Amino acid sequence: MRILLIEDDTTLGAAVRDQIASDGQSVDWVTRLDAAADAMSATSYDLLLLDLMLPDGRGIGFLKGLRTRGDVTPVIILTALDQVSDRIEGLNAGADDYLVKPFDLSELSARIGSVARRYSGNPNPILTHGPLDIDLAARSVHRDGGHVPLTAREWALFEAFLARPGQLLSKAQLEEKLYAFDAEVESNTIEVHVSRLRKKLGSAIIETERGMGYRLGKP
Amino acid sequence: MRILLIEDDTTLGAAVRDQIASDGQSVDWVTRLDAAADAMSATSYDLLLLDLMLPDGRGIGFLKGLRTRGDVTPVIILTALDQVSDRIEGLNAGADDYLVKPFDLSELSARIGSVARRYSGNPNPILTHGPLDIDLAARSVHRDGGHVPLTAREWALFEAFLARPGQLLSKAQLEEKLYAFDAEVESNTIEVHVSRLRKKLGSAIIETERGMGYRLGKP
DNA sequence: GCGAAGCTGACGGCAGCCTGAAGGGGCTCG
DNA sequence: CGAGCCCCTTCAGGCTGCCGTCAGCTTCGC
Repeated sequence: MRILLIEDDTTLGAAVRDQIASDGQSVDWVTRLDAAADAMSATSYDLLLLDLMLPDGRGIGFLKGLRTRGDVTPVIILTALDQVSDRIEGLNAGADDYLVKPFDLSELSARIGSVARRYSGNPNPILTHGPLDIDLAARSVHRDGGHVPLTAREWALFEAFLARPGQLLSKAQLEEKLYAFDAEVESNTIEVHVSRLRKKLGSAIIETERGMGYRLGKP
Repeated sequence: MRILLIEDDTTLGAAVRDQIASDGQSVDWVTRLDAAADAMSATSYDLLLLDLMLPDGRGIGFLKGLRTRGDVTPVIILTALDQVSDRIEGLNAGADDYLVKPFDLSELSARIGSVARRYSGNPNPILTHGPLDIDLAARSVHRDGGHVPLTAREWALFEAFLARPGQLLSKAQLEEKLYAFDAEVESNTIEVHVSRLRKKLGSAIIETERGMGYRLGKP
């Protein structure tokens, strides 16, 4: 999950960033609204953490602008204790939740988890290669709409080819990739796995360079 | 919108009741948990305002009981306890929001409006997955109309799969989700919990990819 | 046409997975 | 404060199916 933190207090910002990172999420941190707008046009975020008092304007206006433009990205507001009216305004402007400073970092995690659960589900990037649709994060391959199950070795081999599309890979290189130094194979293992991959994914997927090695075929 | 106020402080209770009524909502007010249970069996409410310290028990247990039984009615907690741990416990028990006494009555109105909007936009955010109906906010699962109780670990595991449907998750990834880095498990805990989830939810719910991990099966 | 290199079906061993059972720790209730 | 209960972890035995190996066949280069 990608999170954008918009907070000008460097101490708090660093603490929040570290907490989120330790939860395994990806964080970008900006200190100004114009930087936030730039970041959002460059990247799609799953959640915004928005401070209301920033050097170049009030966060409320920023949030209202987002909602007016139809942006539905979840927003959690971070505000100081005495700004009761801001909190009300924030909720009415379209915030999903808010946290009152000073807040406990574990509570932040709980709120992020809650929002994330509510909005779970944005798809992973899909590679296409000829008739194949490949989702690297999900480790899944689809061919003509059907799911093609790959075993661990098969996936490792396929991944090696995908990492260097079109490049020639010798059997020795592939063995290193699959067996990480220590193990010695004394047989035609690579040939066998290439054969199994071709059967599952299509015979054109991997080309043989006789005496040299293999390479990923053109789509 | 029908609101049930559960609050034993008569001064505060009356103030809250009047505020809500002046917002045009319908309120019932009880001062004990057993009275709340009676009222809820007689009437269907759209929102509960729940004090945590009551003459006949702690509101947290009451809330947990509700969620365990599959009740998804939105709950806002009202309490004098401003301990962070209590607030986290409340949110984890299934509360939708939190107000720490003393609070501003206009803020109460804003929160009620927020919860109402959240639930009117999508009245009951229920995921369906094959024969399963899943309410993420209430942490409840129904199968063939019956409630399936999940333990904490089971839910955490299930949630990890739901967050990335169809994606392969390694045991290491799942352990990180369940144990947040600090604790180390030296055994087949994940396997055991997967086994229990399958027994409760159906064996097809989670697929094994030997040597790689698990993924949520197709509905 | 010949040798070398690659392909692929078959198969046994074993790593990896499943699951029932037991023990311990935390929580609730009397 | 003890009893009872539930949940989590650990362990062990059994099972599944992936992987490495081999053999026989095909393809390629010369």
